[in-house]
Amino acid sequence: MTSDDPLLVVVAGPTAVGKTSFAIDLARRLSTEIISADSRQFYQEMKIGTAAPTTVELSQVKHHFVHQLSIGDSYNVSRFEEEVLGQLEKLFTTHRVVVMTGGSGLYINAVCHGIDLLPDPDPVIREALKDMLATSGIAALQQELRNVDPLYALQVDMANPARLMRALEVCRMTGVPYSSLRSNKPRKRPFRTVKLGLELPRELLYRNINHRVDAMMEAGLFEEALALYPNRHLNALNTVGYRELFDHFEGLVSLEFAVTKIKVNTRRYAKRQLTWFKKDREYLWFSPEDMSGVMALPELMELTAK
RNA sequence: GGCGUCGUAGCUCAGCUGGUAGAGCAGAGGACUGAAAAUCCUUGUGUCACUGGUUCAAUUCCAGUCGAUGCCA
Repeated sequence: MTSDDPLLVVVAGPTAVGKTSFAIDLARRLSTEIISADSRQFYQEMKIGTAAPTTVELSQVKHHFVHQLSIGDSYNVSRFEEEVLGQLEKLFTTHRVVVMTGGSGLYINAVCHGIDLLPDPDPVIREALKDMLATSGIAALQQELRNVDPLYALQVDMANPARLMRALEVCRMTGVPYSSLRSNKPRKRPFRTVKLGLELPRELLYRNINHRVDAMMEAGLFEEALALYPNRHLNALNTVGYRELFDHFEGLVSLEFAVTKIKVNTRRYAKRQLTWFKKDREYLWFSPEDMSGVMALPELMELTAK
């Protein structure tokens, strides 16, 4: 990698830390565009509850991968990786730097380092495994995994049905152990990467989250969720901010309780994001206020100097 | 003012007839390869309101003080 190679600046961090406005500010300073790496802002029907960039924000900087899907579309990390790499190739013909921002750590990793080539889920097999879990319990999944992929059985969290089902699904589809297809080797990318993590004191972050949820309700989250309620079983809608309201529509909980629950679950989501990003030692951490600190990074100084 | 009830973890509360305390929620930490805003794992010491008394021993019994609350006036 040389400084002639184009640069991807990743702006990550927990939800409600201020990634959107920071990334827009940064992209404008660098005269470039934004790739969104947010697995829920992909869906055009989910605007308020995902805190997607507003129309004003979208008009300030060209965004990619925002609202490009409909909730019924099936999508996954692998497709995201492929499509973003394609988009970056185009953008790098006219830009020396591109900003990617979002809170979906797995998706960011897929773009930066790649993921192994594994089969997409087969709906029939996945259904069969769900049935198996429902009727025979997790022990049955664990047993099958020990038989077909003893190596992975030792590595995986055996208490996590989602992990077990995915592994078994791949084993059944390919006929070989899931673990034999996992290399976890980083791919070479034709660009350099700088990873920025935005961070706020926990207390402040949680205050932001609570306020933002209230703001979402004022902005019409209730109505947005109600309109999507008939589609509540879609994966896209298995999302904080929507499923709590669905519980309310079902008559299970009061509206007040649902809103409180959204706040709690959003805080937990933020915590999980922090755990994910903190583990990756490549991240450089900044306050969302500290744009000058970010602009002083050598990789960015060099871009703006010319 | 009188009578009663209550005062235990950030919150809601359990603690039978005395042996220094435990649940849910919140919170904290972690995992993570096509569901990832998903999915899963781990994690509960606090002057038991305060001050005295009884007792080998008091969160638990007794008295008083303070606070909360209900009914009566």
